[in-house]
Amino acid sequence: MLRFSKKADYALIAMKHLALRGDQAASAREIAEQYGIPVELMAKVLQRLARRDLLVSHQGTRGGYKLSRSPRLMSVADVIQAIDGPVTVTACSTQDDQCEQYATCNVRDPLWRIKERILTALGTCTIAELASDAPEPVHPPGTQSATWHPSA
Amino acid sequence: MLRFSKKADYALIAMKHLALRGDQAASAREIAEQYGIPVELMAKVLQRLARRDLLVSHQGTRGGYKLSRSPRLMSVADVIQAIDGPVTVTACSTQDDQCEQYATCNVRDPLWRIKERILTALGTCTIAELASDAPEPVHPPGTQSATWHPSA
DNA sequence: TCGAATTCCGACCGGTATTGTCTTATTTTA
DNA sequence: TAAAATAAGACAATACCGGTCGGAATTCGA
Ligand code: SF4
Ligand code: SF4
Repeated sequence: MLRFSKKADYALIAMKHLALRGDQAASAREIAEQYGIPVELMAKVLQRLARRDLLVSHQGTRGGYKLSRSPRLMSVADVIQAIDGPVTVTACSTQDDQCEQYATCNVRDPLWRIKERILTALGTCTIAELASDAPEPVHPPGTQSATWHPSA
Repeated sequence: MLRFSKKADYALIAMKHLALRGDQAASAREIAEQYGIPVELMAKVLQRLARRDLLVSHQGTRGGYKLSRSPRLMSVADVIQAIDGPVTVTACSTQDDQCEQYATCNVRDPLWRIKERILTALGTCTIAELASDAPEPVHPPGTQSATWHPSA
């Protein structure tokens, strides 16, 4: 049905929150309570983002999470993939998950191309854009914004 | 994880098959066996497509399914939505499935915008394009191909 | 130095959606 | 009339996902 996972949703919420907060760290509990998200789950999501180097964490009292770099340099594609793994529109998009019809399938390539399109759509939307709820600033032709990796 | 459902996959395979076959009808069994898809399941998928007027069916011996219109006038978005219902990237995309964080969520609008982008990506890829495995013909700017409904 | 706050990690469970199977009825043609 | 096909719905198996729990390590402040 082509949905984001709830965790990805939470991740984006947190990322936006942290982007708006600037350099001040925020704890998992704080974010969770602010948006009505189960604390443990939010923590796990943040951990995942930290391990993928989208966030930096600081343990101990008064610890918390901060963005690892400017929100202009992170796309929602980065966040999604950090949480849910690589975007795979079809089962055959990844090597390890082989589908029964692989041999006879006639839509593999076109569908793979569609996946690419979706990925660029996700890749050209930065966290900064998310934070300042701006509908993408004119989008100069030929310019790829932020960290979108065509080889990913 | 942003995946198509298996049924949607099957539907696209069938649509392409029927597009290539032109005006000659094909039975569910025939398609199913050719691609190694469970017959009953394929049948159900085709029925769904028929009810959504993407296919026309003919009962009885030597019956089967044909495309209801030119493959140039059908997009993969049409097929996906016929099978899996409206594309909802987030739980809040539809009225009936209200999410817990709706009140406090800070990424509703940006995410809705992303959904739109994905939808156009899906809408601008026709079944004809799928059939002739062509990587979209230059894509003249400002032109929307086929049946893409911005209000859907 | 001690204790509280916090990140970190993995394992587990229950509900829900998806996939696939089965059965039966109906329609059409040979 | 018999065979082939659509049509429709019930049902089981299973995969996935959201959420929970428990425990360990780390840092800071009193
Ligand atoms: S091989 Fe074909 S049927 Fe299997 S996952 Fe890929 S696109 Fe879908
Ligand atoms: S309201 Fe926010 S958290 Fe809930 S589904 Fe929509 S985007 Fe996701």
